[in-house]
Amino acid sequence: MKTSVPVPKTAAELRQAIVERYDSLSKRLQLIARHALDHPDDFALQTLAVISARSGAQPSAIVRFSKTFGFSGASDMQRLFRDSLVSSNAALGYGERVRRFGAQLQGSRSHGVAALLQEFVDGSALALQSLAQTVGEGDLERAIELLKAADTVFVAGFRRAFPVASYLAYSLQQAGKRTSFVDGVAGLSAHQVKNIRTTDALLAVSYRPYAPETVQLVEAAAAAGTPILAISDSPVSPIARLSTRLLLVREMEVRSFRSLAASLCLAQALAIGFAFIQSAGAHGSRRRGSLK
Amino acid sequence: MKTSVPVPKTAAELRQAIVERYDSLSKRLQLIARHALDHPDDFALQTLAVISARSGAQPSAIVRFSKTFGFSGASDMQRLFRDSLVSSNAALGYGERVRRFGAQLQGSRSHGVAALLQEFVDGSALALQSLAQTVGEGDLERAIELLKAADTVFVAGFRRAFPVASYLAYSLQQAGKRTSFVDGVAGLSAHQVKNIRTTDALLAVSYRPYAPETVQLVEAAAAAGTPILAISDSPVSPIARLSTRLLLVREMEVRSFRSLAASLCLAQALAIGFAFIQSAGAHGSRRRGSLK
DNA sequence: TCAAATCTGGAAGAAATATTCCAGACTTCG
DNA sequence: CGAAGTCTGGAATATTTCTTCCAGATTTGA
Repeated sequence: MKTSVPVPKTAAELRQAIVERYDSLSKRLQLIARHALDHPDDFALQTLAVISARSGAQPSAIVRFSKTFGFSGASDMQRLFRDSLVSSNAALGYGERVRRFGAQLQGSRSHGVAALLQEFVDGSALALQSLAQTVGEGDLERAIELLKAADTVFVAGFRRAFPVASYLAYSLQQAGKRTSFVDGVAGLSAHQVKNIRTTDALLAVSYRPYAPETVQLVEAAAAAGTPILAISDSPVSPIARLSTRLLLVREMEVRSFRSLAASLCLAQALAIGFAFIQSAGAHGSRRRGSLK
Repeated sequence: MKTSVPVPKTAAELRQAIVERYDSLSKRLQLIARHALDHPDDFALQTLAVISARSGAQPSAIVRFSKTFGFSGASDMQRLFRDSLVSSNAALGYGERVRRFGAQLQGSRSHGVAALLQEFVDGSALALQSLAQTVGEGDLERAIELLKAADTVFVAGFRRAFPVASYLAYSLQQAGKRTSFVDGVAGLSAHQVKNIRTTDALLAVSYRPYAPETVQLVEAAAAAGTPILAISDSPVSPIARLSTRLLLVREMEVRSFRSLAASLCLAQALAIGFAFIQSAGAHGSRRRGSLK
């Protein structure tokens, strides 16, 4: 090919390259360039035939266009557009990088432990971004309402979900809610919710692979007609399906380990949101620092 | 096909249909359903072969899945996912979210609870960023060495630090480390470390205002000559000054509440870094999923 | 326990999509 | 005006990707 310029590595780079070289392009190629800039979505996920029809250029012209910018073919260029579509949806463009982490599973500690930390930071940041999108406007509010209506909130979560559950139990307690933490000490988790009533609520946290204890608790509560607020990773998880309200957290996988940052973040928002609403309803001012 | 239910016309409809019919699906089809719900991006724009690899089902199974929901084939279903990808992206807009970040920095709670979540997301993300800078290259490695050298690791942390401590205890245990979680049940925390030896190690997590139990434990361990790994928020905190190794976490304050995301993230990096090094030293291959 | 029904994975075939090629049209410049 | 160089569109080809099919495995029910 005529060009020896570096192949764009990101959608942003490609955009810039298109703008810069726009003038030097031939008529048809300019047409395509315009379309690429104006309708990146088309470019990202339509077939060549469709793009061709919409832009008024031939498929072959699109391939030529791609090659002009150093790609091996049109498919190659489309990948870039697609990546940007996903990553802009999820976060800052880290998307692809994080995904590759999974791909290079076996790369292991060649880059040292510090790199591992960085990976977790990236993964967690990504999960946080998606959290804001996943949890809709009213979801959190309704979840808080459920807690507010309960006489006593039973909080359960084991294994990986235990930290989240323990934080929630602690925070809600601090916020002045009658809270019972089902910590499963001495294997008594079943006993601890034995006397749960329909006026109470169960706050269950569980991620795949779902701890059987939690599932059982949820099933028992559901059977008893107790409202259930679930924090889980899939709408079809055993506990989500039985829940009254569901807060969905999609954690990122880093080297096949899921992060927890987003879950904790959500838990905080839940607990502190509860505290605010609670106190706002009771009296205008309240102690802010109580949960510190 | 067996189904005469109306074909989903939007991604939302499809999601709902998947959730509703999840139970009646076969095992493989449930696997795919789960993947569709959890990784819609993959489904939207990856090729069947890729989705197949990531979800663990065969391409043909994906086609079957699609037909179960009334589509003529997998491509037909993918179109729906793609459409939603575009529209959700367009609805948000690139700069829109970024603009909101700044706008609501100081925004009071007039924007409701959803804004609160966003604040926590932002705060946590910031904390994560600074984490990568605060924790230096060798810090994590040396911390891991300390754990590795210990016969038994005692993990302690109360109040706000409890979730972090419990996660660490759980993960290290999973990684094959002899771990004792000082959970303070029945106020016995002092007893639980009574027999700690110099060949053990104490992993203490504490943030201001430092829980007296933790401080006491650290003081006792220090007096006994036991190596101490501290996770704390200041180099001059009571537990940091007595520690052998220190991992510093600066959490962001959101509305006078400190986030926990960075701490959890660090804890994960520590635990999983330990797992990697441990297993790398012991034997070449190991079970990766043990901590999932 | 066995038989019927259903589900699964792989391979062969079908369809779609992308790429190459080239004759003819267009532009540029002497 | 004419030749050299470049660009274009469409058809032929190559490749990727999807779908169908079916024998064997698994599950279900009696």
